[in-house]
Amino acid sequence: MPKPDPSLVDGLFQLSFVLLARLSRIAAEHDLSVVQVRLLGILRDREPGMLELARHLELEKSSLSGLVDRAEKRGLVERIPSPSDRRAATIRVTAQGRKLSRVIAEAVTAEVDALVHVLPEADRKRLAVLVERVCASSATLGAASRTR
Amino acid sequence: MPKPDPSLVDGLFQLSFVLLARLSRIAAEHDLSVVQVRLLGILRDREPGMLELARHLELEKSSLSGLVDRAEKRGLVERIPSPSDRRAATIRVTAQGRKLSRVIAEAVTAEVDALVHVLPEADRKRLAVLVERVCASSATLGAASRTR
DNA sequence: TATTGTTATACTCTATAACTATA
DNA sequence: TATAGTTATAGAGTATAACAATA
Repeated sequence: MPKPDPSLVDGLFQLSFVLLARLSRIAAEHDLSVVQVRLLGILRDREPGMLELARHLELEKSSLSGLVDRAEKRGLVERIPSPSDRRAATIRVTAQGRKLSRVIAEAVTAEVDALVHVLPEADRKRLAVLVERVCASSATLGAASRTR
Repeated sequence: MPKPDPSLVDGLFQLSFVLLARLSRIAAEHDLSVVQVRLLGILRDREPGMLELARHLELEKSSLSGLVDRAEKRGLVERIPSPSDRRAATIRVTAQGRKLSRVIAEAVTAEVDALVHVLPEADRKRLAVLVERVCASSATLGAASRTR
C-alpha cells in the first residue's frame, strides 16, 4: 500500500514557500516581481519568441504581451523584429536587464546559500544530488509539462 | 572562501517552481489560487483574527479583506465576530472549505509523492531529514521573518 | 487556412493611504 | 490615542475571446 507519510512532501512545500518568499522579497527590493525575475532568467541564454517564452513560463501568450510590455518599458528587454517573418519577434534581454538579473541572482544565492550552510559539506552535496534526481523525475513524469 | 557552486541553490529553486506549478495547476482545477489554498491550510488547525492571518501569509491586512471576502462568498470560510471585542472577528474554515482543502492536499501529495518515488526509501528518508534541517535553519536565520 | 502576436475585458491579488468603529 | 478591520484606489498578473497581420 503506497500510503506514505506526507512529511517529505510537506517539508518540500514548506521549503519551497520559504525560498519563494525570499526571492519575492529580494526581487521587490528592486521593484521586480518573481515572474519578471524568471523572465530575465530565461532570457539569460536564449532569445525566444513570444510563444516559446510563454511555454517556458507556462503562461498564455496574451499574458506575455503585458509582461514584456512592462519589462520593455523599464528597459530590461527588447523586442527584436524577425527579419524572415514579419509577424514574429524575439525577446532579448538588455545589458541593464542582465545586470539587474545578476544582482538579484547573487543576492538570492547568497541568502539561500547561508541557509543551506547549516548542513555540512557532505550533506549539501547529497542534498544537491537528491534534489537533482527529483527534478529529473519531474521532467520525465511530466504532468505539468505533459499536459500540453 | 565561501564562493560555493550555486548548483544546490539552483536545484532547490528549480524544484520549488516545479512543486508550485503543480500545486497551482491542481488548485486551478478546483477554481482556487495558491493563496486561497494556503489560507485554507492555515485555518486547518487555527481560528485566527485578520491580523494574525495576515502575519501568517505575510500580507497586508488590507489584502486579506478581499481574500477572505472571496473565500467567504464561496462558502469556504466564515467571519466569526468576537464576543469580547466588537471590532474583531476570527476566521473559521467551513466544512466545505475543509473538504476542498483536503481534496486538493491529497491530489497534490499523491502527485509529488509519485515524483519523489524515483528515490528509494532510504534516500527519501534522508531527503526529508535534510529538507527539515534547512527549513529549521530558515526559521532560525530569519531574514524573511526577522525583517518585521 | 494556420500562425504570431496584440487588444479588449474581466477577475484575482497586492500595496498604500484613508477611513470607521471600538477599545 | 491605539487597535481591528474595511474601503478607495491603483497597478501587476492572469485567462478567454476576438482581432490583425502575415505566412
